[in-house]
Amino acid sequence: MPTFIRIALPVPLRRKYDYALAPEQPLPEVGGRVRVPFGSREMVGFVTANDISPAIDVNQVREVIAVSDAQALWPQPLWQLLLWAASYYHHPLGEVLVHAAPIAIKQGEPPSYTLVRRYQLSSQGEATEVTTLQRAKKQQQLFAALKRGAMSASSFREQGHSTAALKALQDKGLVEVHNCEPAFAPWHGEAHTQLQEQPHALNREQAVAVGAILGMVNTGKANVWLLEGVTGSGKTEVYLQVMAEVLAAGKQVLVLVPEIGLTPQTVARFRNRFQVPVVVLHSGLSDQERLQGWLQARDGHAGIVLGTRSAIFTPMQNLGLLILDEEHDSSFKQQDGFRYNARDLAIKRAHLEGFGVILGSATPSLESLANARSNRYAHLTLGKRAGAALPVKSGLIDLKSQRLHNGLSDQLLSVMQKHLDAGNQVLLFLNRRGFASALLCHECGWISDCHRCQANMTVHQQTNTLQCHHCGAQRRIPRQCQSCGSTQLITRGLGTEQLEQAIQTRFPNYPAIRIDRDSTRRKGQLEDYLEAVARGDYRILIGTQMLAKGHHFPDVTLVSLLDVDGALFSADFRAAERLAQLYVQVSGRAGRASKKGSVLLQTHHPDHPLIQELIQNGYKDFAQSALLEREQAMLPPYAAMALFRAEAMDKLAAEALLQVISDKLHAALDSEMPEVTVIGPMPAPLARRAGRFRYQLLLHAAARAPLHGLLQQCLPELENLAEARKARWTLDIDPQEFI
DNA sequence: CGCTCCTAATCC
DNA sequence: GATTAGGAGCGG
Repeated sequence: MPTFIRIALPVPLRRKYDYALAPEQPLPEVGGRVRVPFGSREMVGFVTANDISPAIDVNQVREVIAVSDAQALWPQPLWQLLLWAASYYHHPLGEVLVHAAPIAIKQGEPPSYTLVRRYQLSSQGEATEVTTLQRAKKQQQLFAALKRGAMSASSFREQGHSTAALKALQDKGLVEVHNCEPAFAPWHGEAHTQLQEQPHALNREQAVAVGAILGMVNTGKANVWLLEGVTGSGKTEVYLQVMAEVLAAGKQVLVLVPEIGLTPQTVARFRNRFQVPVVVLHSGLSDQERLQGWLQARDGHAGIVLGTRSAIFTPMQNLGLLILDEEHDSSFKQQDGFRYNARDLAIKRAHLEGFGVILGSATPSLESLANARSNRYAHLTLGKRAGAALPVKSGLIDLKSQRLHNGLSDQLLSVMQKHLDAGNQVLLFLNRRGFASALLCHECGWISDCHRCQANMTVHQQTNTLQCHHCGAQRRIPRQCQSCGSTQLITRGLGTEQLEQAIQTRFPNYPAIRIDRDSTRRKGQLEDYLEAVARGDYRILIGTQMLAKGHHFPDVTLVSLLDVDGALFSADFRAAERLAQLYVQVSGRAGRASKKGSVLLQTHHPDHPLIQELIQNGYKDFAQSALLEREQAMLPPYAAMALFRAEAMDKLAAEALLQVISDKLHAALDSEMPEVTVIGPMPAPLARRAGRFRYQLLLHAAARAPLHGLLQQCLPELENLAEARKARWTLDIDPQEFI
């Protein structure tokens, strides 16, 4: 009787498949890979159980083609995390595992280091005296060096040896070349004491934070600290000083940053501060580079691993601390396929592996603040701007009583004039690229809508096109109305292109620059613009979301958010939270010690309670009010949610699919979990995208357990619905965006 | 009759 | 998701 194993395959099926091992094949560990026949093709699967008795008729079981790894790819606690993630996010395990592994793993090759050349003496060379090479100086030099020990190709180059000499020694049979695994120098102990950048002196708040964390960080417990620090308060210095201690104890540190936060400057900061190997994992790497970094992290050769969302799955031999910076950032949530949240997985991983986590942000998410309140996280605050930068002054402009000139109120224009005349820079923030959000006919009311989406096409004057920002469709701007033939076409909704034109007309003496996805398409263009802004080449900056993060503009003294009303009455209950975070971030871009910055919000609803709270009392108080509101409305973090989405070319098919899912859920509900509510199906906020109709079905519950219980019970059935052939459904646990 | 295109079924 | 088997539809 052969041995049988159970495997998960990277297919959208939650089922496991059983295979037989051939007699000569080794028994792979759980977490190893095997190559198997699957239908008519060949796939690499992951072993989830070995030595089982097959769940189907033994005659139907096929044989494993090859065992790729006899050993598990992941250390035990990380494997546990991956299993947990698959069940929590109700996502097929096989897909979770390929997502968590470097892509090179998918091919089924054993993960291995790129071999490096090593030169060493042959046995004949060992027996030969250095003096015998008296007449060839270069050869003698190299030979003497090799007598002291084998040499890598890189140190051969560094020491400036001659390749001709090497060739000669090889020909004489004295030296051999081998390809071997790279040798990694141990980095703990003394290795990180000589720093290029010295630790900075801490202010009292920073010292308190560092002290609090250091007291507990090396205990091997899953402590979580929420480090709330306003922009410029020196969060990074706190990270670095805690990291120093953890590294000194011989443990590794994993640092996760938002997608756009992983700049060369960030990496340089860590490299200058610590003499330990830093591995950087980001989307720009080749499969091989990614695999090499993954191996160095796994085997403990890397002291620091720095990466974005998916780096949460990096195996680390001896992880002592995880830092997740800008924890509120939405890029920690994967928005398609395996929709996990790296921040939440970080906490789970900490509990499985026993290490500390620092969640850092100037504007913590309401989820994390709620956890801090209930004492699941320790809350540390840095309220003072380091380097004595002044806090900004905030104000509201009530648009109701104002004339608008291309989205700019009289009041804003006159304030801008003052700041510009005083020699300072002004930043205008508008989250809508293009010239105008729509083109419409003044005579018949026709609107430039996308043929494939339920959305208007944006007018882009620069390229003379109408563009759909949802599906990428483009066409020329028509001269006549497509419906009635009128030439009376007008635009609606201000975009950054139009704003730039208006600004140049109104402030002809102050050069303006627009920074958005359209104006920075070329590689390096953003950096060029930012440098020009820093030099003072431009006085007025116009930008979208892109300008909100990361870059500091010390000579900007006035920042204005031109249109915040959309966020106040959005269908998305998180819109206000995101606006508040944006507001704080944008405020942080401005000012320096000698120049006080101002922030002005233009709104038609200056009395909106959340706006008032934010402007008058700041983010902390805003968050308190928002949390109270969420609690009363039974919304996250005081409730659990899951969202089914369905898409189909046929509108009825998408709706019908969700209706069946809804019925099945209700049927399971009646008796067992009355506290779960099923809402919908309803059209998604963008009801049609790229030709597909979109519907959604929301699950709401006071607690996670019944919601997950219900899903667990119903999902197997939902996998083979007849209705799912004409439409495709996906499930999003703890959805962040409802669009 | 044989070709393409679409849909349904299956994957240990 | 990917592959395949088989039926409908249609021109030669």
